Amino acid sequence: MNTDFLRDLNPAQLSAVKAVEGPELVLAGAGSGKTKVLTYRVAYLVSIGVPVHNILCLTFTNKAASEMKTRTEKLLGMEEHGDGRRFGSWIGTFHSLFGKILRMEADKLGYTPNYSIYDEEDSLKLIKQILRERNLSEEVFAPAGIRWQISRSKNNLVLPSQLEQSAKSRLDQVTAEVYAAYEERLKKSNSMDFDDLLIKPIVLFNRDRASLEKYQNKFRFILVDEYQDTNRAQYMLLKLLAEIHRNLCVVGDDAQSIYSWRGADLQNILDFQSDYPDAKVVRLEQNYRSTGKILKAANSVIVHNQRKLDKELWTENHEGDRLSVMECESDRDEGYKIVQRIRDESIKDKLQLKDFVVLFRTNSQSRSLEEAFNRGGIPYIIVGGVAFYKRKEIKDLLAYLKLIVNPQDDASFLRIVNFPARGIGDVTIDYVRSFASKEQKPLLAIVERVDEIVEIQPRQKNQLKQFARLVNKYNKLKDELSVGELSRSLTDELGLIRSLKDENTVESQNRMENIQEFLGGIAEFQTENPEGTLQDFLAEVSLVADVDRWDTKRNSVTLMTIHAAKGLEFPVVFVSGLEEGLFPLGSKEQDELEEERRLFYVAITRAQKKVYLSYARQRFRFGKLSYQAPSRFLAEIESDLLDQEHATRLSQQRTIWETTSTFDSLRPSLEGIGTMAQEVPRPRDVEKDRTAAPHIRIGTIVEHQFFGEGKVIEMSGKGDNERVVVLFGANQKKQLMVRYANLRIVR
DNA sequence: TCAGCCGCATTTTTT
DNA sequence: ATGCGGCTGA
Repeated sequence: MNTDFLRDLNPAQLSAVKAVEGPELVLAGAGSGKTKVLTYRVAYLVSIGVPVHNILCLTFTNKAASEMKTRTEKLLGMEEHGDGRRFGSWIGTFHSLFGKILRMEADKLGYTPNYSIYDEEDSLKLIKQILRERNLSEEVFAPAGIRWQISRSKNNLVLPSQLEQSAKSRLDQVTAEVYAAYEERLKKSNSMDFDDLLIKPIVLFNRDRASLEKYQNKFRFILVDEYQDTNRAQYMLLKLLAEIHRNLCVVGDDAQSIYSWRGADLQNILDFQSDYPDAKVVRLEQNYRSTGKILKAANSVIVHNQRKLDKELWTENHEGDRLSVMECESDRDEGYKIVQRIRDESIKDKLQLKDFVVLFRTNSQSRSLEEAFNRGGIPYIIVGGVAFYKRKEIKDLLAYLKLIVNPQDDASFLRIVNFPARGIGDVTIDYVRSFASKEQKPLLAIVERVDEIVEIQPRQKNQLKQFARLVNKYNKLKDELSVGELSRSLTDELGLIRSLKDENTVESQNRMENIQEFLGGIAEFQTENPEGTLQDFLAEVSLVADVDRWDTKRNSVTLMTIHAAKGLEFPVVFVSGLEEGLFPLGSKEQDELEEERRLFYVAITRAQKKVYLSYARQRFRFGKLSYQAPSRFLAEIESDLLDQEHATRLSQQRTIWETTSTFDSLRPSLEGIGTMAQEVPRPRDVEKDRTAAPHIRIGTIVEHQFFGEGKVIEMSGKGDNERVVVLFGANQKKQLMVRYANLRIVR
């Protein structure tokens, strides 16, 4: 087969691609063509005759996986088949590919292929339940903390019994106990959590030699993206699978390791050479993405870290502009300045809005930024935040589908047994639950025998039976109907759309649209996977991240966390909130600080042409105003690479702010009080202010930036939660949060 | 026994 | 925005 495509590679890239046999470590700096090496390597393997199904290529996000698939196919001159499975490659995320293997080998672990995947919310609820059953207080034994501990234990391959042995405190003991119960319950529900998708294959491979050998022989060539982010379990999996053929090629950048909080172990990449002494090491140090100054800035930051491998990026690109530092009065001012700057730049440099990204350390920072974009009338997309698949209405519908596929799924059962409302409350459910745990049966199975529970009222019994009938009906139908038909018929039968329509509020409208979008998504899945079953669909949606849904085609500014931005690039990057305590966030422990620094490195290296770094002198955090010094990271950048924007414009801008906002002027008075705005006696000058909320009452005519004039017809909530329903025009009703909506009182 | 309403707290990063 | 606890009325 033709290997002409290799001519696109530089010498280092080429040697990385062609070293096909044996272990290989590719240290690929930011923007050095990491994905290119991986895709060319897969294409090269195929072109020299390696069957596609013998190649395993692992990534962390679906987005990365699908990009790799597309690019590989292009290199090989393959048409997209449109059947979703493409050319049968094993390119995918760790979680989805091992989830697939688990489905094929489920019986060997006492599972069935239709197992459910519990997300964090499901796990947390289960843990709370276990605590409640044991009369353990949630105040003393924080469920979230226990969940975190369990997850960490799993990732480190620590069993409940081992955790118990090493327990030092009562909390440790309880954690070990809950961990054991949690595992038991998951198994009984034929369910796995995210961690299990990596742990269970290890269990399988250790227990069943034949399975291990089967996959060792199948995956003769293994490629791993973002190796610096692998955890202990992933490391073990790779070690096991590569044992025979040893054709393990890992690509990564220790400087971009930003997931240690999730169990990723930087030591994996640092130790690769000692794990595989015969490993070929290739360094990709030429950067094709950024300007010289951006790269120098990034380098000057990362040298402050101790734990790192030797490597320095260089580029032939233009030197470019200096990085600009923007000092801002407040978080609000920061948003304003960023919006102004985007407006200026997009006109001046003929850039499109989608060329800009605003990055931040924590999701909570997005609120003040969003506000600024709304005021400035600049379209934006937020990646992250409340993810689509985490929305209540979507999760409810998904729970039905999950229970239909896996009748043992207790978490889904509990979620929907009384949704839509069937008059089944906590008391009834508790009876069902205790009977189920006595009988060691799934909840849905118990419902069929509800007559045996004397305490439950006839009305409730009836409702429960009807619920079970409904689920069972669709369980039988699932093989006859397509995924799309089934979901549509189910939503109809549940009357979801109808009842939301009747509710006729802005919220219900949104929910309805979300459900429609979800159904549309199912239809899309169906087109791409004509043979796809409901089980396949669930496997897919359970493992999507929000970044995966990020649509590059829309012409809007992107707002996202730095974590979400890894692997992406943008012409202009704003890094916001560069303040001590926020970025770097949290404690001063050396390892954690180094991770924050790597995060900053990732942020800067997303940029192709221009970087803006902003910080606010004061910022609202945890309901309080706080003052923070500029981030130490700013000082770590070589000063001649920086362009300190002067505060001259600042004073002018401040006056603009004060005429349009009460919020900022209220803030100083809040300091030290530690209360929310509404509890502070209102200063007299605010009385006159046009955004002052207390003046609004039913019947007030207000003006909104986008919707124009409208009449307040409903009010609810108090203080920060105060909401109004405003009727704009003839029939456009909007529910708005007074705090955010910035309504101007007309009369 | 349940539904609905209110007020309150919550926000580090996510497959 | 969401979930939870507390309260009330049916």
